[in-house]
Parts: sequence; C-alpha cells; structure tokens
Amino acid sequence: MQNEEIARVLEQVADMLEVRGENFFRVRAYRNAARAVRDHPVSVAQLGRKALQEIPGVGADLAEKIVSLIATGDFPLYRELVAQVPAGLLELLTLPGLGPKRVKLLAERLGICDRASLRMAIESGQLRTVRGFGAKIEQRVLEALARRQGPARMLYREAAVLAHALIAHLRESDAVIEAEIAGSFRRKRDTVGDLDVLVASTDPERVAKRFLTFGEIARTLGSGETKSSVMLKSGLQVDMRVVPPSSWGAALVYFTGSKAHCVHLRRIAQARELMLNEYGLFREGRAIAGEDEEGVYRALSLTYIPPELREDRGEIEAAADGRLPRLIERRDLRGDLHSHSTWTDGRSSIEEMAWAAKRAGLEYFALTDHSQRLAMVNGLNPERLREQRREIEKARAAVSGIQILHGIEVDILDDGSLDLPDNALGELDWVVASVHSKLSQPEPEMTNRLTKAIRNPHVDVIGHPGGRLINEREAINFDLAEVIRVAREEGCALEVNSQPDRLDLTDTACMTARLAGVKLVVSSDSHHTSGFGLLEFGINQARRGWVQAADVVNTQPLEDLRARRRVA
DNA sequence: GCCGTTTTCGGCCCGACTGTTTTCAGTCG
Repeated sequence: MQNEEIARVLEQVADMLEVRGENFFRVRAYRNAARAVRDHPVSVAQLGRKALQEIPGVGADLAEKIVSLIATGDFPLYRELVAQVPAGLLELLTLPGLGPKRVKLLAERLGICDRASLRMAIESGQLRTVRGFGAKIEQRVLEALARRQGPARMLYREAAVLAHALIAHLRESDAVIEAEIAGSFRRKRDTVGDLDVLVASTDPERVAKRFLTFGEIARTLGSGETKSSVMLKSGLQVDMRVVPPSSWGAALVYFTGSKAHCVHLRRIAQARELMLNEYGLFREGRAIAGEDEEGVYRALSLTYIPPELREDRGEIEAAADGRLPRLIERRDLRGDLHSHSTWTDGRSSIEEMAWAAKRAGLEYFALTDHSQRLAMVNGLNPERLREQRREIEKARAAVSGIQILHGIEVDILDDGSLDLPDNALGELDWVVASVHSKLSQPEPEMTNRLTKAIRNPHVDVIGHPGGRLINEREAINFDLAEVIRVAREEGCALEVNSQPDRLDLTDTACMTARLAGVKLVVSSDSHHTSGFGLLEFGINQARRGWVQAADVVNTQPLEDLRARRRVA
C-alpha cells in the first residue's frame, strides 16, 4: 500500500467525521496525519507501529489504525463511517460555498445525499427553505454542478505566463509599491490551483481598481477593501491582497504558505508569547518584525527558508538548527543529459541543438534520440545509430565550445530487457533508459522491469521514472523504494525530467532518492532548440525535494561524469 | 486525536469576506 493511498483514507475519515459534526480538532488530527503520511519520504507500509509513531502527527491511536489499514485494508472506525456517511455527500464538500456544516444541515433537513438530490432541491425551491441558503449560493452551486468536475490544476509553466503579465500590469500603477505572486506558485509547485497576488500599498482602493482592469479577467468573484478575487478567461482564479508596506514580509510569509508551514510558524510564535499574522509578528500588540521575510524568520530564531521548502516537511526544524541545505540552482548545471533531434521526434538538427545548448550556457549535452521500438518516431536501430555518430562528429567539428555526447534514450521493453543490444549501447557516451509502452503493468511486473533495466551496467539513468503526464496520464505503478534501493546498489541515477507536464521524479520522490544516496540527473528532454530553457522547471522540482548540487550528476565537469560511469 | 521550554490535561492559527442576516456563522485560504 502506497503512502498516497493511506493518506487518502485518512483524509476521507476526516471528511466523514467532519460531516458527522465531530470535534474539529479530532478532524484536524486526521488531516495532519494524512499530510504527514503523504509527504513521508519512505514507504509507511514498511514501518512498524513504533516507527509510525515517530512521524509527527501520528500518535498511538493513529499508528494502530494505520497498521490495521495496511494489514487488512481498513479499521473499525473507517468501516463504521463508510457505512454511515453516503459517498455522494462527501463530493458536495468540493462545491463552492458548501462546507461540512452546511452539508450536514442539508442532509439532515432535506435528506440530500449527493449532487443529484442537491440539484433537485434547488430546482424545486426546497433549498431556500433552509435558513442560511439564498439565491447566491444556489447560483454558485448550480454553476459548479454544471461544470461537473472541478477545474484541473494548471501547469506551473502556463500559470507563469499569466503571473508575469499580471505583475507587470500591477507594477505600472504608482500606487503599487511591491507586487509578487505568492502561494503555491512562489513555492514552485508543479501545478497551481490559483494565483495569490500580494501587493504592498498605502492606497488599496487604487490598487483594486488597477487589478480589475487586467485584460485576462473574465469576471469578478468578489472585491472588498483589501481583498479581491477574479476568474481569468483561462479558468484560473486569482486572489489579490493589499497590505501596508510595513507588513510586506509578514504578508509574504503568510500568503506564500504552505498553510501547514504557516500554522507551524504560528505555533512557534505562540510558544514565545508572540502573535504572527499577515500584518506582522507582535509582542503584546507591538510589531517586532514584518517588513521583510528574513526579519520574520530571524525573530523566530530561524534562518531564512526558501519558498520551495515551505511545506512543513522538516524545514522549520532544519532552519532552527541551521542545517537547511544549499539548494541546487540552474547555474550549477554544467550539462544536459537528455535531448532529441530530427533523427527521431525532435524538431531541430543535431547542429542546431549544439548551438542552442551552448547559448544556454552548458559545457556539454547528450543527444539521446529514441530507440527502434518507437517505430512511430523512427527510433534508431544499431545501423542508424552508427550513421548518427558520423553526423555527431560533424557537429562536433562545426560547433566549438560545447561537448556533444552521443547517447540514446533506449526503450525498456515489457520484460525489462533493453531495446538495443549491449554492444550497441557500449559504443555510446550516455544511456538513458525509459519506459514508453505497456504502462498499465501491475506493480510487481513494473518494479521488476525497472530494476532489471537498472541492473544493466550500460544504463546511466532511468528517464522520467514515474511516466506521468500531468492532467493527462497517471504515473505507472511500481515500488519506488525498491527501485531506489537497486539504483543505489548499482550506482544508476534517476532523472528529474524538466518537461513542464512531466516533472518526474516528483518533489517527494527526489527527497526519497536523495536520502537513500541515489544520484539524480536534471534533464531537459529537449525536442527543440528552445527546450534547454525548460531546465529551470526541473531545477524547481529538485529544489522542492531538498536537492543540492552535489546530488546531481550533471553539475559535474564532463571528465568526472565520464569517470563515474559504470562502463568505460 | 496529538502533544509538551506552561502542560500527561487542556489546549489546539488567524483574519477577510460573503450571504444572509438584523449581529453573525460559515467558508476559504
């Protein structure tokens, strides 16, 4: 059982308890535990009761329940709740304006148990008979019901385009002293659900006016003195808050989040008889910090925490002990180890790619076109691979100041063998091995498939190990802990693929790999000369996984990279 | 249900806004 599945059950229990009207703090305990399990860097299913209790947020009771969940698939409270609370009722919690209290009320008063019965209650005028429900809520709910499912989270890269345009729009107003996008965008999450804009100003009214003239706005959701919400044409919601300049740092901390990070900070403040909110850090009503973020952290005896780490995954404890990592940066990358050309599905020639890699400031890059199995993209067989080598030689002669490695992205076949013979692979400078087919294999087969590939000493790195395409395709099923164990044993690296819809490994998988001592490669998987610019996104993901330059193979000079290969 | 620089009991983060109300509960982040 994966951490994710366990976390989902705990969250479901929290939802069900909440709709049943249970103690709020008990509900929160389940949510905290769900998050702790989801973020835990090792597989919780392998832990005993005692080790489980060491996870912050998991006590004796929840450890017991998790053990039961892993062994039998459920636990008594879970069974009881599932029998009591209709599944359709929980779905209603995702609708705007409907929280646990209202959902509970509707179930009790009108017998509403799912979307269909809610819609009927609105259409028949029944809903309005309940105190607290009026036309506005009806309208919002009907709109949401019509959309059927909630909007998917937007890819970071797509959101970035809108974010930059909006910030530029705001900064044109002289009422705007500072403007930043905070929230999950600033934490560089791979997807964002909305944009949280923060503005420092002494004239919130003018800022709000300026904000509402942004050209991408489809409609205004609400606008108060210091807070406005809009929906963009693209379906992305934007919430803007305006604070005085003296609160800029505190507000930035608050709106960058994550929520869990902020809650933890406030607990620390509280223990010191301080009060932390978006306006500052206060002692007996007097601000002692708040103008800048560093000052807020410093006043809590913490070193500055980069936004990418603010998930309450141990960064606060590390900051207190002064042992935060120095995170990898884009400029630490000396090379790129995954790219394509017109020989397969790329759109630029080898020479064009070489010029582009050089312009991107790289010292070396590996051209790794697909292997023969991917016939659709004209994948390379041994013969074409030899022909390609001659073209690479030409490009090497034509473009100085960049080292071109001749590599391959070799398919990992269904049984874990590779799509090219060892002697062909042995002639190459770099081998990426990736799964592109039979993605629905059950976990044991997929795990074997990957570990078998890793055990081939020609394989330098496993490409996009999870195989996910964000919002399009789920990740493949495999035992990450086992793959990492074998990768460590064999000295094979794992890739952090920078394509905005892959970003694979994920942040937490990066952390798991890193803790196990497995090396990573941050690659662009470029299919065009513009692709090297995507490395920024892979770096973001790696940073969220606490990755340092020393954890990443392609921060090394080419000579060191060659020296660490398993085959000469 | 968790947890301990004030605690093994009694706390548990904080504020803005909305919609529906006549003073505030619920939702949201």
